[in-house]
Amino acid sequence: MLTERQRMILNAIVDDYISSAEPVGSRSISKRGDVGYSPATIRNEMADLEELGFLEQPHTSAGRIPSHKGYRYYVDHLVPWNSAESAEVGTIRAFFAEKLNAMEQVIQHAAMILSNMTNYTSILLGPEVFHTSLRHFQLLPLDDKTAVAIIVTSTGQVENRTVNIPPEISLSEMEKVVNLLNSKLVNVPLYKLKTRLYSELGEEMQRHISHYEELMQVLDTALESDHEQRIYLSGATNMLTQPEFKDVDKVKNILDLLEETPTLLKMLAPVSGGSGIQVKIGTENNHEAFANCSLITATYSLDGQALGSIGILGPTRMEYARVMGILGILSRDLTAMLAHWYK
Amino acid sequence: MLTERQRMILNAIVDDYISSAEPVGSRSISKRGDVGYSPATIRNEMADLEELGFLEQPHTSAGRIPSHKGYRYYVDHLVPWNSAESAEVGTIRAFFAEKLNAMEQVIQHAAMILSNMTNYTSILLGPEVFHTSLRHFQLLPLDDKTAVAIIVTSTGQVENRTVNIPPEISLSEMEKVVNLLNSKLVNVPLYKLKTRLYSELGEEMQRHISHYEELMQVLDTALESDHEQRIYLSGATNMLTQPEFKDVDKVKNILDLLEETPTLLKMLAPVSGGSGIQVKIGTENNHEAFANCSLITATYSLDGQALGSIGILGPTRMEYARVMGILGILSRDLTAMLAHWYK
DNA sequence: CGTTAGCACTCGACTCAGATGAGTGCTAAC
DNA sequence: GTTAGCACTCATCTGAGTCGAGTGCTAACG
Repeated sequence: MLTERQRMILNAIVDDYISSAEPVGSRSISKRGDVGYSPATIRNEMADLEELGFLEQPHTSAGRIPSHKGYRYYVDHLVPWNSAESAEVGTIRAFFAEKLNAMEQVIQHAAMILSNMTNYTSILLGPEVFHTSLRHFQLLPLDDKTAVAIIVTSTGQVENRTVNIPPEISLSEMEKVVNLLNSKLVNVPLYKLKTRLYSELGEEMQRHISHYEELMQVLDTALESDHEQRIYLSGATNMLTQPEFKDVDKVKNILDLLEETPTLLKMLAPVSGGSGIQVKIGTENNHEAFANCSLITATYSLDGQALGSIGILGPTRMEYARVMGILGILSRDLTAMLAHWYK
Repeated sequence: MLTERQRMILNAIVDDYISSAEPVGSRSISKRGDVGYSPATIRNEMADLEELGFLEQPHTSAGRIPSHKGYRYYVDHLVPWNSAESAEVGTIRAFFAEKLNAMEQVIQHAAMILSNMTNYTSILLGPEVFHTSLRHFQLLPLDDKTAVAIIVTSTGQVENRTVNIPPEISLSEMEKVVNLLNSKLVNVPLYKLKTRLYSELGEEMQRHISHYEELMQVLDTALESDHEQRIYLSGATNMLTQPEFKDVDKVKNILDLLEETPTLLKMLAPVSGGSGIQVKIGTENNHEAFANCSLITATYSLDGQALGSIGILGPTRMEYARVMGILGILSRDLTAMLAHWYK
């Protein structure tokens, strides 16, 4: 356990380092108004903190910088809560005041606002359609071979995909099936669609419909979960403005990773147990490229079900307090908006 | 006009510089097997070429590098045609052999292949729905206030947007109008939809339908051209591997511009008069950030109508021949595929 | 006993001079 | 017209020297 003074010093060092990006020395800490000790005393404490693993020294004659463990302690115990500036709250409120009526627009816009406001990179995970349910299904023939399957979800999102129609299936038959589907499967969660298709409609369809096999295959691909979650990135180049990434090679790996959607999906996957805001520091991200980055994420939800997440990626030397504050507000407001929208 | 020998030397310098990224000296040109002159002779010619504006010298004691004018001449007169490697042709053919059945997938995939193959950044402009026509229109009510308008185009693309329905319009009325729309406006080009809506249906609707004004407004927003062209980027980080962009500040401007969709849209806007492959060198791009970049574009089309374009962005020191070859093949094949698809 | 002043020491960052060498322009000879 | 030779330029590299921020340790102080 750290003493009160050690906590105070650690806090001061992290704060200083976050704003200056330079190793901080005992003297500069001592000179702060709120610290009543001489450099020598600070030095002793710093040596102890280093031994405990909270600080590191780039080289002997430099100041100290926080280690991952130091950041972790800072985030867990020292972050000043409730620190979103009123100006920022205003921007977010203004954002929600605009009436945007497509989910995708909202998310995209939010990503931009976040990256502009924080000067870090924002990574948003679009709403997971997985847990939404079917509102309407439709099959529009394009020509004699293909058709467009359209799925409208309960949240108003529209998914579509092209399917091939075997020649032996007639149009009228197709229509019958679609009607049946709409009458029986509306309000069924998307992820249960396929099983319900077989369990509830299988028998009835087999009776009324010829070419059962071929038809089922068509529906199978039509209902295939194309419902991937989408990643919305904004401000990726903000990474380049960080002094720790002035070396092109380092930043290359990071930006490359940002183009790899599957990896990002995994990283942002909403943790249902999470109490709200999650912070992954450096190696906690389990990815070499992000070893010097921190990822702060929050989720937004509908009916208590986490739908997607919003994240900010920055250097480990990140303004944790500010970003956590902003993310907290945005995720809460986003959730509120969704609740109101689909009341 | 350049002499044959000057053209040969210019060609050699551009080739050398493209592959080495270092200023090329008279000695190294002279040593090439196919050049039968001593360094001194080459030097004289180089001095002439510099005076003519085709070459520049970073400083007195360095070799020469091609100027923008030099690249322009190279592209216009010296590029060895037909230079796509068979291996590359193979990759492209393999790509078209896979059956992808959604336009978006094709474009996205093509972008990735292009950037991987060239190690530059690929920028693809999705098909312009502007010139396609209406295949089907539908309005699906979500709740008592809103509905989703779905437009399926002749190329099988599905556009959707949420609209607000005024309370005074009844469901049955809405349905009538949608049916009318489908019977009268199918096969009308999207960009004519709105005018045709008024000219052909206005009268009839005014007769049959109450709340004409409100209804027209709904249809107006529903048919609003949300049909923006989409930009598909891939390999943006390849820029970072180019030695001329090892400085973070320079590359920052470029990457920032790549996030600005409207500017990219303008740059890639298909030039209908273009004979095929367009090359914009350096300042020809009319954008400061791209002053040291070249953008090579080609278009793909349907029924002779340019639908979208594919572009490769790299440093001015770019493998013009190879990239032009690849783009040529890809655009041709893409056009052929579209023709076959919507025959 | 905790705190502080003093001091020797470390080590990266900066500066400056000299050496290196790739490449040029010019002149004169072939 | 072409080429050999040579003086000249100038970016880059190298190593020595200096600077200064910061440390650890020891001894003195309240």
